Amino acid sequence: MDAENYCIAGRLRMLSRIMTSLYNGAFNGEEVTLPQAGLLMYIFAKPGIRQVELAQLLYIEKSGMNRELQLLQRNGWLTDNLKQGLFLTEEGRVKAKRCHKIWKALNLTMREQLGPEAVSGLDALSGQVFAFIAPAETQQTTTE
Amino acid sequence: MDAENYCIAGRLRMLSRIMTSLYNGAFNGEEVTLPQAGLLMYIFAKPGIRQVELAQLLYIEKSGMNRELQLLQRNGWLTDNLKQGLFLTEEGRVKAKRCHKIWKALNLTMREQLGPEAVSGLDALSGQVFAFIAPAETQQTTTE
DNA sequence: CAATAAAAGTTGCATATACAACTTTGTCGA
DNA sequence: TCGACAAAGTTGTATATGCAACTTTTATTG
Repeated sequence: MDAENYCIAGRLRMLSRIMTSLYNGAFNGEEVTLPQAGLLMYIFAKPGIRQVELAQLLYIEKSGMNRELQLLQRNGWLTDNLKQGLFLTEEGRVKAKRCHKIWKALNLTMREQLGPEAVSGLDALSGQVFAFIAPAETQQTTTE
Repeated sequence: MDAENYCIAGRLRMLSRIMTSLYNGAFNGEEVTLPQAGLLMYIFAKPGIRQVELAQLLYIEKSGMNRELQLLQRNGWLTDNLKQGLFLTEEGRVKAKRCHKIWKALNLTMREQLGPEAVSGLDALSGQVFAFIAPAETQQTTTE
């Protein structure tokens, strides 16, 4: 049947849209989006990290990463100089903590809702995709 | 370990970026992107389908769908009136067929590369996500 | 049929990305 | 130290989306 042959990329895009929408909803009160919250939490965990490293970790093109960071900066969450490593402002650290609280609860709930089979399915898929695009590199262990 | 608690939405976004990039590369020669090719193939299979139906099927907001369709129209692949159902031009049908050929081969290759475990993992995840967001509706069987 | 309400389609505005090209910074060897 | 090359960062331009608001169509119903 055709249902067995759905588009892998298309399906991932669809699931990405759906889940992004759910997570974004949870961050509404904080006036941040999921991608923004993710970056805040990441920089909180690794202050001083460089743009290029963050971009590689998340498989985002460096120019897109740069623009995301400029956005965080405009919101007052990142310090001035983006070239010398990324650092949160005090406001940014507060925001990151609040986001982490929301994220942690939601992500746990989501794992429970989806169930272990779906989650391990995502694990298996992730592993294979990472192995496919970077056969030699070490395993992916990012937070986002 | 923290690796066990990665963000579900973030991971899906990452995989979506990665796979989109791979598929887009395959469509380079046709001067279309994966999302565009997907719409062309879908309309090819269901001529006359309405914007709103396509949007619901793919979980894309209707305004975004409208703009994607206008883009296809500008490229000469869709007929004039988007309000009376969507129809490909002759050029559009040719393009859709060429895209389908490319897509079919790539998608099959990708399924083989990722392996049955990863693919059934994606199936399991998809099923749970669809069940979560639309508990009562029938099963998802889209092509994208 | 006319008035409205509901559904579909569009547009304004904003974010999230990608690719290419350009600029700045950093490194290394002569 | 200087110049060349590499790496990182930035900007131009375009697509893919989302939300809200507005317009046009379509349906309902008195």
